[in-house]
Amino acid sequence: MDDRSHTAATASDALEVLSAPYAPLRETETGPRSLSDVAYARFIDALFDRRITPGATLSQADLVRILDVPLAPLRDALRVLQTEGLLTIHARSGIALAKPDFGMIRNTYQLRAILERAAIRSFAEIAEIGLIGELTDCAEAVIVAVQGQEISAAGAQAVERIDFGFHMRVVACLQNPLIQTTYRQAHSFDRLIRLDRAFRLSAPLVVRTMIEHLDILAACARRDANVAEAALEVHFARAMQRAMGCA
Amino acid sequence: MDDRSHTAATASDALEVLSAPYAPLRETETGPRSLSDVAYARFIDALFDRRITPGATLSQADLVRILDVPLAPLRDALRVLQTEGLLTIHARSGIALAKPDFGMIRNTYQLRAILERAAIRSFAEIAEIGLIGELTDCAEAVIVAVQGQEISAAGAQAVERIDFGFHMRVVACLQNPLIQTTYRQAHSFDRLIRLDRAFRLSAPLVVRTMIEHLDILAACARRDANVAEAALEVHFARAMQRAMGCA
DNA sequence: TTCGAGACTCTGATATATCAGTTGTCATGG
DNA sequence: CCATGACAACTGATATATCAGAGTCTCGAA
Repeated sequence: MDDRSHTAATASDALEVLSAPYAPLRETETGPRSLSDVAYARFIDALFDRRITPGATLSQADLVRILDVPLAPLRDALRVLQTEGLLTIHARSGIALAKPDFGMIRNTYQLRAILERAAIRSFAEIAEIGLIGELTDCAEAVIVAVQGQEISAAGAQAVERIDFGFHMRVVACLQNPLIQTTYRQAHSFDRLIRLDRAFRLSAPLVVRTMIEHLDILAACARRDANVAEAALEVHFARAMQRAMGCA
Repeated sequence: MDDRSHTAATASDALEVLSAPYAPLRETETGPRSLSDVAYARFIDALFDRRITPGATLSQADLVRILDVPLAPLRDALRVLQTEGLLTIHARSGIALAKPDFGMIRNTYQLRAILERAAIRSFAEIAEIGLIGELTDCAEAVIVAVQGQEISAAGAQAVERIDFGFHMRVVACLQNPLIQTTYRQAHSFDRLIRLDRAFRLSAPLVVRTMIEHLDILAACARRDANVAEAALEVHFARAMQRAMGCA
């Protein structure tokens, strides 16, 4: 037992280390400077920590208490979150949080697929071989790390980060801030979806995902945009099925 | 002279009438209910009425005076406009409005092209023949209406609305609110670009644009997605060139 | 079932605090 | 004596907190 828990810890650590390089991708800014940004970040965190549940309606006062931010910055953040589609402000009757449904899943994956299908062609053609190799090594290392292990919460987060990092790198290759912002937005929808549907990671699932990544990367390494695009389409179709809980 | 101004007026009227059916597409809501929405709308209007100039930096107080809205709702609106990329809020040093440059043009048209290329395939395959016919008739009517005329300001607006209506209908066919919102956002960038680059409509230009629309629609009527996509790509390439002022 | 009162909630306004940018002055070096 | 640099106070703008107002939902009673 000791042995097993030890290896599990090692695997988790390995995942942490692997995902470390992706950390900078997440923080586009040096850090939140206004309370509005803090409120926004706290809201997202609270959402993904399940401290506020999707689909619920709650008041601004509730959020002030939960997030521990003043009212005005919270209002600013709520307005932004509304334009992003994560909630709806019903005047004088509360904040309605978005509840992921099948329509939302479809919309999110459709948008992601459209953007990334365009990006993968560029990526396959112009991405530096070094970057492709790096991502490949990382995916392979993940497979080794999770092989036959239970995935801890921290490990799941690390896998999340690696998965997102891969996709974001692909999209980043278009060098288009508009698209990156949109993609990031779609990604937070995606996180919300997986969260709500009690989506749990398992080692075989992670392995399957990483193998799909490797398929895509292999095509990119061969500079074969068509195959890369096809592999990406397969990846998205399967990811959507997984998100829908038909994995 | 009388005769000419008379026909010009007629042409303008014709454009107004033609664009009328597209009006409902613009207002997604029944109307602004909160002052924040008013502030947002006023800002956009002021931008496109050139009452505030792109690239300038101004203070919240200035905007309160110009837009004639209270401070708090304005702040809400500014926060949204910042996430949309139309401005940057510099803490305690003013609001920097986005200035369209070549990078922005490229980014906007790239995003629009990616989204619409995906949409046109659906459109070609599933759009109702009646709708395609309607759009075709409209484009043809525009050509007749502007033929050899000077384009008035009202006429230009009408053409704008028709052009946007066509593209929006195509995108709407995906029935994906996320994509529609993103597209709408990109469109307001597009408007900003055309505005800044002193982009003026001329009759031959409108005619060329409408002919490109007709090419696309013809392919859609034949249910030929590949040709439609190709025609759309040509349209976007030319539209970008036009926006860059190389028309 | 319907109507009314009350409480609760969001919205908009105002005052205060904090912070970035600027300008002026003083000291030091040439 | 003049020029240049740094430092400090000031100005103006934004951020935050608090408060009043208006609308809506709910609960209870007729």
